[in-house]
Amino acid sequence: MPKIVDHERRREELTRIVWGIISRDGIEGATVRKVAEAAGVSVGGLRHYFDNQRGLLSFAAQAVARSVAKRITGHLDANLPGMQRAQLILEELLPLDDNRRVEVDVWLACLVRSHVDESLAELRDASWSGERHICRLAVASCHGLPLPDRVGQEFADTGLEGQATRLHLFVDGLTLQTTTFPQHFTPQAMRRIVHDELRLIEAQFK
Amino acid sequence: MPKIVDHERRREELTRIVWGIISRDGIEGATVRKVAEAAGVSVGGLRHYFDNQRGLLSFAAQAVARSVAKRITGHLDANLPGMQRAQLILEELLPLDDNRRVEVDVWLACLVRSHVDESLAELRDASWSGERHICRLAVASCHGLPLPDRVGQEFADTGLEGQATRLHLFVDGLTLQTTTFPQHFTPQAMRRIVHDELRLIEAQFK
DNA sequence: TAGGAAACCGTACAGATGTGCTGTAATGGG
DNA sequence: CCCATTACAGCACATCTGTACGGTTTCCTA
Repeated sequence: MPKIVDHERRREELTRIVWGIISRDGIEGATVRKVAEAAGVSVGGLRHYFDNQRGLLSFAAQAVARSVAKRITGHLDANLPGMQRAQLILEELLPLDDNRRVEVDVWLACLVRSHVDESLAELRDASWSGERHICRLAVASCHGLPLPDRVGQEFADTGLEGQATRLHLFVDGLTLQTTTFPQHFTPQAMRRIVHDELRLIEAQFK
Repeated sequence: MPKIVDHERRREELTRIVWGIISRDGIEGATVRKVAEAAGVSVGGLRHYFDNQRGLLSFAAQAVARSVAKRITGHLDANLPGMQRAQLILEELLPLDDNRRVEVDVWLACLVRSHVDESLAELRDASWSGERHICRLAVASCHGLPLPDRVGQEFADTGLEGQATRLHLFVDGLTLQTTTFPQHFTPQAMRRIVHDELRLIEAQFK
């Protein structure tokens, strides 16, 4: 048997490196050579973990989705007051610290690239459904309603569903602006904006 | 004297071609060779109008801002009811037809590239101020208030300024989602979403 | 009509990029 | 101890990229 390497674990490590490069140099800077150099391996060495560059980017994007989903399920398992849970859930989508900022950078870069790279299309659609689900969770939490338990499950009430749709649009705009203009938004300001929006949703309970 | 060519006009023509390529192939597809081929000129020919590729992209992005601004001042000059004017102003930022869709594609591509390309930073900030101004115009129109006449001029009333900030975030999210997931949004749906949002702003008049 | 300036062409060059292929070191079970 | 299997290195190759530069055509003006 050969040298023992945890394949999946190594892929995750390499993915972190890819994230850093995309965040700093954009997705066009994430060349196989730069990734290999940053990881301290050769270009050939990368091929043992990723078939090609598109596979590398695709995996990096999937890893963002997994990372966000993991944190959010953590908040769902915790027993929190509805408004606080909604707040924490939405905050996981925003660049509130360095970790989340990097993830948002990767998310946005891959989202835009998916406009012209079909290998990211499936992931893009999954990301949209996942975000919409998160927004429904937040809306339900706001109102103290039972949480939808599967992705894609709409509210029976069209008013609630409309609130989720609106929140989804708002959060995407907030994410885009806060990554693009970080100097305009302190973490406190981001949290305040989310909080105000949740209060608005709560007040519009029908 | 040489062959007569309207320099500025030719730059605008070439810019349209750049827009089309960015919209179809992404900003990474907008190479000098592709642009030259699409324009029916040689790579050397391009250099008479653009010093380098960054100048080309920068001009293309500026042209989007000019195009949007031109249409919006058109709506301001027309004498329209407040709500209708607000609606039309905001609609100019959305991919409601092929022309606007291309412009939005270019806007988003350049916005994301500005994260790593400092030659687009100034334009990015100007775009942000311009959008914020447009949102203030829309909010003022909603309430039948006098329009702010210069970019950067905040409302004295913090409630109104907050509405403009919120609208700005919302519109950015709507723009991002509608370009990324065009199949989810018919033009009517986009207009409806804007309309509902304006009604909400109108109702929150303080 | 001659000339000069602008518009444009085509090529060259250096560098970067994705990917394929071959070689090599290491490791742990038989 | 042996050696198959895995991890990785490193180079080759074709392609694409931005840019520089010299040459050529075109057409208005003096």
